[in-house]
Amino acid sequence: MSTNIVSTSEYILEKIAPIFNKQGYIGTSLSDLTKATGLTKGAIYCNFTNKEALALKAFDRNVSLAILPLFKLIKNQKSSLQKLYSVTIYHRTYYNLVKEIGGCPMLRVGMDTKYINPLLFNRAQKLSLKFTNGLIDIINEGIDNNEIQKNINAKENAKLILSLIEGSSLLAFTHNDNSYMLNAMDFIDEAIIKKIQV
Amino acid sequence: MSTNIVSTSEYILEKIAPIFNKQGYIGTSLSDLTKATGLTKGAIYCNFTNKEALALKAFDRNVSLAILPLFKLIKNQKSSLQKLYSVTIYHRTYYNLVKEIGGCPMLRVGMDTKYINPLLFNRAQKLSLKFTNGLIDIINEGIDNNEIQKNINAKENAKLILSLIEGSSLLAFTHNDNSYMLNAMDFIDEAIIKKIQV
DNA sequence: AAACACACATACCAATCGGTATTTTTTGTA
DNA sequence: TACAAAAAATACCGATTGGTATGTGTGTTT
Repeated sequence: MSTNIVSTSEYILEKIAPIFNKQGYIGTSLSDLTKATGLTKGAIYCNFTNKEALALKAFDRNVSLAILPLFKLIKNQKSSLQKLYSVTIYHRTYYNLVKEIGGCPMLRVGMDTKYINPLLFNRAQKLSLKFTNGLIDIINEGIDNNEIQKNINAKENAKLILSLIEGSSLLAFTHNDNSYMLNAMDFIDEAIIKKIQV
Repeated sequence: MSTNIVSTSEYILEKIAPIFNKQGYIGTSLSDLTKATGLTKGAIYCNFTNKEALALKAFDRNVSLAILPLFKLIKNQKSSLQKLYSVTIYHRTYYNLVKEIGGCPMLRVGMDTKYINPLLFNRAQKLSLKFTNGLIDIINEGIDNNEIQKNINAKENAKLILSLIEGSSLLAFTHNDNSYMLNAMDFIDEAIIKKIQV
């Protein structure tokens, strides 16, 4: 009925990725997973080595849904300013995009695993860094292309944009209210992107 | 040697509050707590009814350390602008303040408990709302006192300030780098407080 | 059609979970 | 110093945890 199941592994991930994202690593038990998939532990451990491997793949899947489309969208933009604006455009629909999986996976794993699972936490760290560095590159390119003012600090502005995205995402899901994100995206447009352009 | 122990309950909370804040509700086990306190389960359950009650009190304690001092600091300020600036001043030392407990308790519980513990999540929600409403009141007072421009939307700006605080706090603890917060506080000063004043 | 390999189910494992009942120790008081 | 009451330690409970070893059925190969 729904998506054509390529493999059992894919089917399992499809069912359990949202659970890991909602309940966290320790908060998700094997019995949660067997219940959600309708499969037994035997089937799950036949396709994945252990719970950690499962959680890592689930994280990848959630990131593929929530964040990778943005990276692709950015690549399709020509100018640096268009790339920056595509970030805020993307995040105006972000709340609805990740609502089904319970919120932003980077935020979830970054908070959830720091003192609990180094491997997962490292993934979140790397993703966060990739995001920041991507923004830094865009701004620096903009400076080179004479789209953005020469005195602008790329790193500072990149950090601010990501802080606003993650902070408003947290509050949106704390209060089930997308306006936090819409609000923040308008502000990024007005107080950051517009201010740093030439 | 350290603080004079008022009661066993206080002693227990002192030891376990940071653990709950680092590892989350489900991620913290009774054995973690007996290990940290040097007490047995009998002693702990003699002072608290169950794990949930313990986690609630631990949250209160963490909030008392991390956030209540700000509310008091704000009350001591006379003008609305001084109150707003005291928010950014406070958060420039926030990273070091909450480092020992592993980060912002509002952020932790807001992320950790939504799909796991309604009582704890409700506490985080209420605190977040109290924070936002406090900021809204300050801005509206500022408008009435002719310190802040009349056309300013208090709610929008309050949400932005909180988003920047929480988002930069997340990133600071994701990368063990306080500059995210310092950066964000400078930005709140320049791009929000300075812009909305008359 | 016999043999095999694979996918999944069943059954089981020690360890740990949160919680409780009971016993022991400590403390305050007469 | 005797005694009662509170506090903490011990010992135990059923349930669940992540994980594994063993069955079992099914489709493929020769």
